[in-house]
Amino acid sequence: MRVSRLMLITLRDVPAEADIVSHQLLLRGGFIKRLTGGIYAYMPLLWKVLKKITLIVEEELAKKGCLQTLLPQLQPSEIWERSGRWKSYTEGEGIMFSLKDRQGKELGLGPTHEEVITQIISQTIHSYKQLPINIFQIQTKFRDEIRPRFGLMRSREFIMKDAYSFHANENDLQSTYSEMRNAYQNIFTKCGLNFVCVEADSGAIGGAASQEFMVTAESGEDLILISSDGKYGANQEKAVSIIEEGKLLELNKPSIIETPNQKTIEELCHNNNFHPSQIVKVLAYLATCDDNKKHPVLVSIRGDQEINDIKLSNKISHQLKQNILDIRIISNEDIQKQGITDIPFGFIGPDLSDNLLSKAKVWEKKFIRIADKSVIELKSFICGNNVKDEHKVFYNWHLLNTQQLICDIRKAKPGDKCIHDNTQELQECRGIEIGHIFQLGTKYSKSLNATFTNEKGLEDHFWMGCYGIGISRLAQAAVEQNHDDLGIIWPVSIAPFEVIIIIANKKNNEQKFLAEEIYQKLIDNKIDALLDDRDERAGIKFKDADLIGIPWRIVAGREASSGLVELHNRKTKTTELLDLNSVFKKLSEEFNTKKL
RNA sequence: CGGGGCGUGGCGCAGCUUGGUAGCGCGGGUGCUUUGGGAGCACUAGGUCGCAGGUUCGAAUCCUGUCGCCCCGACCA
Repeated sequence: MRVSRLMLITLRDVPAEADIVSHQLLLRGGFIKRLTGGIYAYMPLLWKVLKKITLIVEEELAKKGCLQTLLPQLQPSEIWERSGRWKSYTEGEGIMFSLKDRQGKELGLGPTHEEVITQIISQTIHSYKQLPINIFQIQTKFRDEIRPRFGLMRSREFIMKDAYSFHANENDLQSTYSEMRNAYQNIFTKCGLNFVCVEADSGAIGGAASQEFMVTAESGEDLILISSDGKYGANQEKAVSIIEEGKLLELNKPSIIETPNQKTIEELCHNNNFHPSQIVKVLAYLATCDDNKKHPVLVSIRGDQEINDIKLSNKISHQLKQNILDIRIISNEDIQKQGITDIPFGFIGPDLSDNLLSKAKVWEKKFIRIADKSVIELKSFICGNNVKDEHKVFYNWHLLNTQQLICDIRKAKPGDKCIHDNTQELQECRGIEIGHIFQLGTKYSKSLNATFTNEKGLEDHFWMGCYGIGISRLAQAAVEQNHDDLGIIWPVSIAPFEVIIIIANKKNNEQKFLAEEIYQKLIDNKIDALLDDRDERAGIKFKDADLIGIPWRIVAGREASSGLVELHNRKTKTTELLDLNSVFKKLSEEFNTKKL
């Protein structure tokens, strides 16, 4: 390709719409153009990048025996109603664009394809002998994001690779799951990215095991915790750790003390010489379910620890067998609206009476009581006395006499010891989620009643997995991770072009002929080369080449008359003055091609 | 949706407080000079000042409404 025909329009100024560097560089380099909020055109340069990523993905998935397909984007509401997701995906905070056709029939614009693929497979596959199936597609997905941002990072229309696997049993699912994890590692490595694979919360999609692939970058939206030896990594939403030792409270005669206006852990400790780890902190939450019921929840955790709302929400959801739409701390305003007046915030104990809820207008009238593991082990502790300005001291669980759901709802923090090895500490970093793999289990096959005949001749539900890669997001994540002051530094494997040849001065025929010769030879040998043949000053060409991030640059310039050109590496910024044979030799080594 | 900010040639911005009919830099075009890190000079084209009402002799500027965009939060590949 010649730059004169490339439609290369670069911007000198940073467009005001972008504030992270990858977004700015993609706009400045003419890779993307915004049509409206969260909707971008992929310009020719970026399309080449996306195709290269796509090819790597297709190649690696083919190695694992995956089939490629293309599924409809317009999906009938019926299948979403059957899986129970239509309402939650289209109403309120829903992310699915939906519409009605002229017959009044409701359709959704696919944000994901579990329903479609499950229906198709269940209509097609009837016997365990035809399993497993692992099928994927690469195409545009639509999500009505509440707040699109950061260019391609969170857009409303984006390119995604989504794969779905179907199995006769859980073991087979697990083995495909780990094959896919391996494929993902190969894909992201080939794309030249620094990434980590971390344990993840499976969120709205549901299911058992789930892992995310994160490109590490300061601007990442996710907080991840990684052990120093690299053996453990998790999204903070999911992370577990060994709790630091607390300061034991001696066993003593239980009593009640006056704690006037000491509502916070800090005030309580300061005034009475306690340590936060000796206190059982109790927080009141309100959980709103799919069926619109609102459950008050009392959560107990050690005073020096924090609650992980995701873990909490999952636990409540599991307990009630309901999706939790929202969970938040109960405010004074909330209880007033319910007509409840006597919850002594700041002095609540785990044994706060359900009677307080008797006047509630719409809330359920019984607390769900959840206690983190951190407080259950305490033999003697301090907690609120459920009366304003009073706390219990030297109490224990036996004395409180309450039933608690015991589980891990504690937020893991950087510096915590790791569960796999207590000499390792968790470290914090930020990441951009570019891939996510799930073991869905039988969630969708059951709700959509997708079955096959098993070895015993009985109807059985498929075991399913699903595996996503954000293709367009990956491209931008690569920029976020690979750039400098001058512009993008594409990893060679996904660069829009591998080599750019610059004619320093187009009016100089020696330079021009030499550059043309090199260009011809490179493209003849299947090296993706770009020739900057514009009638521009050399400086402009250098700036543009740096900005759009082509990994190798050849300049036919001053030394052209001696048959010498410069070979420059964008990443290392090293430049060598070489004759043509040496250039071809070096590049053929770099690109692993024998032909040159 | 809640909180904050912004809409003025393709891009970045000034003008608005104190109304008088739009300006700067970059970019585009033409010519000459220049030619290894976003050149210089000259000429030139290009704007419903987001949109709709209102106030006024007169509105980019004041008022009301509305639409859009960006940032912080809930959502996620």
